[in-house]
Amino acid sequence: MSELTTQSPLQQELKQRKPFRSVGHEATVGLLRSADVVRRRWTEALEPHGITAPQYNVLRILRGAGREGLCTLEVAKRLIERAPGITRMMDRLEARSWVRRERSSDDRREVRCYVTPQGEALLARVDAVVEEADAASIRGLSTAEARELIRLLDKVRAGLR
Amino acid sequence: MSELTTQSPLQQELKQRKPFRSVGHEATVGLLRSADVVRRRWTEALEPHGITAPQYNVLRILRGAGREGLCTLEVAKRLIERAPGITRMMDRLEARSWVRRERSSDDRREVRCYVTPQGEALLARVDAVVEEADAASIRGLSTAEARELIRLLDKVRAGLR
DNA sequence: GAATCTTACTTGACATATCAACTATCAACC
DNA sequence: GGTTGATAGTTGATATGTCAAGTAAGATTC
Repeated sequence: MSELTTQSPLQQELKQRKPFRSVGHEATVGLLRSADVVRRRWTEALEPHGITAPQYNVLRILRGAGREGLCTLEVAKRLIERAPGITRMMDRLEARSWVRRERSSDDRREVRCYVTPQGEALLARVDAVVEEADAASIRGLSTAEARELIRLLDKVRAGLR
Repeated sequence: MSELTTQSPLQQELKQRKPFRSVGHEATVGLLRSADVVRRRWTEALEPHGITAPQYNVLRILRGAGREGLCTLEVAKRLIERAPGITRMMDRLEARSWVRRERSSDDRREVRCYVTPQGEALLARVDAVVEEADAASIRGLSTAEARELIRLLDKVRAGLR
């Protein structure tokens, strides 16, 4: 069987008869599908704890910010998210008592957000399952390959900025 | 500056003070962020044509299926999507006359879906802009690096099956 | 110091994804 | 040939993400 007629693994997954039209296209589709699979892992790991993956990300960002908290849009930026979504997500996190918000006194346009002790307790409970999900995500790769993947992904983002 | 104290590019993007807790975690976060950036490219490219990225994916899958069409759940599988979402997406695609559906006569549980000529005309118009977006997504990489990325992403998915 | 610009949200509308529960149909069994 | 189980799809509720448009407050300009 010549290499020219061998289907790529991704082509088989998609049951495509035709080869990918370009390397860029195959890389893009592979990236989107791999991210979906990894996201799903996270979702499954978090689901029993009653928190979604984006919510977990927000809490972790706020924990990282510590005592000073962060204003809403700063959280959105670190999530690659637009502003409208973050406001409503904070509403839900606040309703669940994982986050506390208050209008900043320095600049009254800003709303500063903080993790509550309950939020921190939740994070402490779920950190381990997320770490397991992360380990599972790269279990097909050697450590060297995982580092190479990280490097290539960095280059993709650098090229798009 | 010693290598031990250098922040990774991703750490800088996220303005994280602490290093990633594991290679798996950095790879996972990098994957999710890169996919977001790439998805955004696609969205921007398609937006002027009045079609969303998931809708474009459905149309391409149906075009690939040709004259025989595909039943609804088969499309969902190739999208990594759950069934409930696909029904409503098909509703919208049909409302826009890009897709035609009919109850299968072989198995009356199935609904077969086909691209319409209008759908094909739309695809013909947008294929080029998607190809540009794909090329942009990997412009930070050499061809060899892009192929390596494809290989590593395949291994990630293989490890999670 | 009033008008204008910019920033930081906030709200409304819609597309997409998820799960759970329901309907319709086919297939297998006795 | 009627029950039983599996499959295909739909519907409803909720979470998230998108854009567009609005509000409120700080910054700049004249």
